[in-house]
Amino acid sequence: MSGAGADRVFHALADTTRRDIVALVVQGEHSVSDLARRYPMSFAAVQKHVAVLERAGLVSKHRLGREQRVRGEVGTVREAHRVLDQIEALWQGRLGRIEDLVTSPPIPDSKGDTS
Amino acid sequence: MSGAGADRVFHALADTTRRDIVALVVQGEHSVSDLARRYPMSFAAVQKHVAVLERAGLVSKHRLGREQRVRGEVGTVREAHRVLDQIEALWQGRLGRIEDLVTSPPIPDSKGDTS
DNA sequence: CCTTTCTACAACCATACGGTTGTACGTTAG
DNA sequence: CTAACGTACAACCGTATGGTTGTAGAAAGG
Repeated sequence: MSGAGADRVFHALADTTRRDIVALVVQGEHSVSDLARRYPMSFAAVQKHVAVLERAGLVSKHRLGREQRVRGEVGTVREAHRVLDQIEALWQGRLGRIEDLVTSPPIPDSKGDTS
Repeated sequence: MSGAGADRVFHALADTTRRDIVALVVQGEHSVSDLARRYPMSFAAVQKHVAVLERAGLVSKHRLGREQRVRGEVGTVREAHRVLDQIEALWQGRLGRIEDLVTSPPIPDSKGDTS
């Protein structure tokens, strides 16, 4: 995940209601109206929040009868995790140079920095 | 950090330019115009991005002569990290402890029993 | 002095966001 | 069939966002 994908994930997480929904549905599935009953806003508003989370890949939906069960996708949470890890890795290597961590450039690149 | 604080941090991270700025300034300080030269937008636009990051606590500024050096605040990155950790912890514990939480799971038997 | 550089901030604009209400459709219950 | 429930989506509204340009001040250099 990078670029627009990370944009979508972090934007989806930048709302207390949406973070709360994710925290709920990673513990177990809930229908959309089940979620809507928990928040002081209209059903359509909660529906939009779920749609934002779904576009970001943080939740998925699947029909069960006339309900739509929402499930949390913890893998996408971990991808956001990884983006923050990269930043922290840059911070740790700020005095020397960037080590061969899980960051994007897998090329050893024998460039000979000070020669 | 919670609520509005987390909102601000995740919103600040929900932009590729801003994440890139954070990745730069955690490695070392940069002046605002130094940053502005790196992106295909106006100085004022970059200035606004830095302001968003500063309000979120992801960077700090301090004057050095006529320049304003921007420094990354990795502690705030770690706080965002922690929010994601909490969500993942909920996911890991989803099967074990369904006992005393406020999750209000639908009672499997006697559906009309709820008073 | 005057000029340049770096910064700050206001005004403006197009678009997106977060919320609302209303309408419509499929599914289950009577 | 009819009614109720769960969902989906469109239209609308106020505000925020991300960008622009322009103006203005403070610090360094000629």
